[in-house]
Amino acid sequence: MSDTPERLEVWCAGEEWCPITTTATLIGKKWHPVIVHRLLESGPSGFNELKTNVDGISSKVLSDSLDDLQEKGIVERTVVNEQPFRVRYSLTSRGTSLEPVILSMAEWGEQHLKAPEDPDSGVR
Amino acid sequence: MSDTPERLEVWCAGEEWCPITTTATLIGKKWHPVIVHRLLESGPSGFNELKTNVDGISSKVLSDSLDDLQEKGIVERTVVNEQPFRVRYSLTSRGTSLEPVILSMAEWGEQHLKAPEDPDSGVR
DNA sequence: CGGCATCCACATGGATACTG
DNA sequence: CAGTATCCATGTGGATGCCG
Repeated sequence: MSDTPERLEVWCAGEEWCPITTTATLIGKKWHPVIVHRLLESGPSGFNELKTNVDGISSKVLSDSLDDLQEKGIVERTVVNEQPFRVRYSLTSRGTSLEPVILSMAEWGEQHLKAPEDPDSGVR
Repeated sequence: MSDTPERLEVWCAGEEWCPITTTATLIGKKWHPVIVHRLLESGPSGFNELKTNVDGISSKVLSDSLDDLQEKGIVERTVVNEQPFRVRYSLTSRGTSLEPVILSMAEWGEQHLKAPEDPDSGVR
């Protein structure tokens, strides 16, 4: 319910409304899809947990990306008051709804870049 | 057959192989998904035809994007020798295989940004 | 643990003009 | 028709260091 922090603006290139460009604006960044994928897989995660799971990302870029994903209502940040305190990043329902998109991206990547020995795989 | 101009390098963020980042590198640019979508919809298209269908893109950016997509084996450029000459951009088989990804992006965009009156649509 | 501050390099995109 | 040539503004990502 308290999902989308603000209303989503309709991002689009030209004047006409374009669902693809909209989606691309949301997840068409280098790290966004991977981050969402990890959150789908592992569920709510801490910052450093995420940093470990997203191989190769720096603290700053992870931080920037999470900020962006929060602005867009994909990711939610929760502070757990314990000693020491913890932070949980999780997907909003909008974020969870991206699962089919992320999975199709994963599937495509697997089918077309795996199996280096397969002449038809795209990577030989 | 003569589809993939060169072998695909395995783009990935860290050291481990990651299908999502790979896919994101291919189509995770502002205009790439739309261009591929238009080629899926309209079939082989000329430059200005594409420029018209991709609302808001400039010549330079379309040109750059098409170059990039060709490098990655997604798009193919064919010169038709007529008077005057024409150029056809079309999808390679690898490009065509992206259809599920593009369609899931389109579907997500439609479901989550359309229907401003629907409280559950993401845009209220 | 969970970041932010800085600084910097390069990529991406846009406007305008011009060409074969 | 199908681009290319500039120039410029902004975006995106990376390295390093510091902080509560």
